[in-house]
Amino acid sequence: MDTPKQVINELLVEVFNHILSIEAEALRNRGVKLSMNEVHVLEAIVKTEEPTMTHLARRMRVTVGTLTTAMNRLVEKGYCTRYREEEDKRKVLIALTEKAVEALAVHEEFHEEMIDSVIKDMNLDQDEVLLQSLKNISTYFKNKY
Amino acid sequence: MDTPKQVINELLVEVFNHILSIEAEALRNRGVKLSMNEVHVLEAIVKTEEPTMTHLARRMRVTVGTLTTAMNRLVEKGYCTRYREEEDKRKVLIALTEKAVEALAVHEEFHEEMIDSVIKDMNLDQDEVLLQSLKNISTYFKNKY
DNA sequence: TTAGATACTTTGAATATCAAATCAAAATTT
DNA sequence: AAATTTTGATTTGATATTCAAAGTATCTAA
Repeated sequence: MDTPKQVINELLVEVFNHILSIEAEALRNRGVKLSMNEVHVLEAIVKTEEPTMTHLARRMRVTVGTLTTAMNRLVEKGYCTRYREEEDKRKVLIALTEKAVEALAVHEEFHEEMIDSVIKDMNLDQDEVLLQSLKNISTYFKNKY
Repeated sequence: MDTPKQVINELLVEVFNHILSIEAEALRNRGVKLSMNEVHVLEAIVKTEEPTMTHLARRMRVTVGTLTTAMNRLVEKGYCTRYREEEDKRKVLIALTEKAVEALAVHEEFHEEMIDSVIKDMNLDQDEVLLQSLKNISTYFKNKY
């Protein structure tokens, strides 16, 4: 007998704790030499309108100092470039290089495959109600925390 | 317009990437001086029948060496005890101390509160179909990866 | 123009992680 | 029974990740 609580707990703890290492392995297998952490930085850059250090750090919930060290490596390895904003020279803006865009594409590809297989195998695309519920859960978490 | 893929991706990427830092903060606020990583080790110990180093490491998807260092600290701080199995003296079995059980209870409490609020606010306990679907998704991921 | 605020980097320390080397015990082969 | 291999764990050396606190440069408001 599974209570609603148990089901959701299972999803949170068992499944999502492992998604990261699954993805990391998938990346390695596809020849991408980036940690999941580094991939997350790249993703945050893509998704942030004005990708300054402060904005990125807030989005990722790490300190700016932490992000600085991560960025040092990414610049070093040729995945990002840094430049000072002209109007306000305190700000540092980050951009992705072509190399980073390619790496993200590989990651995205795996992610899509993974999700596609869930959707297909479970016929989720035929279940409007479920999708709406998942969307609600997602929104709920984002607003609440 | 949200495709099934986008909805699930959102749930995976946006929500679950942040659950860990949300939980870590909740723990700090409640005076538990353990990292999420350490909490996960404690959880793995609870959930593993025969908690040897190898079994725990496999469950957590880290190397045994990594676990050894984590365990050194946990033993040091008084959360775990180690002992050799009598029948096969190569094996090291891990046990939780009372202190660890208490810390896990605090963590569990927050987790329950978080999930309860989702269930309650969204009336999930009245939605048999959704719950079955979530369960299926959970099972699907666990079997596939 | 100067004091405070803001944006970022640096530093120092603790954790986290892995691969490879090592060690001890158990299982297997010769 | 002795030698070898396998198994379970620890140690070592190296790199990553993280934070808080201190330091630097730039901007803003008094």
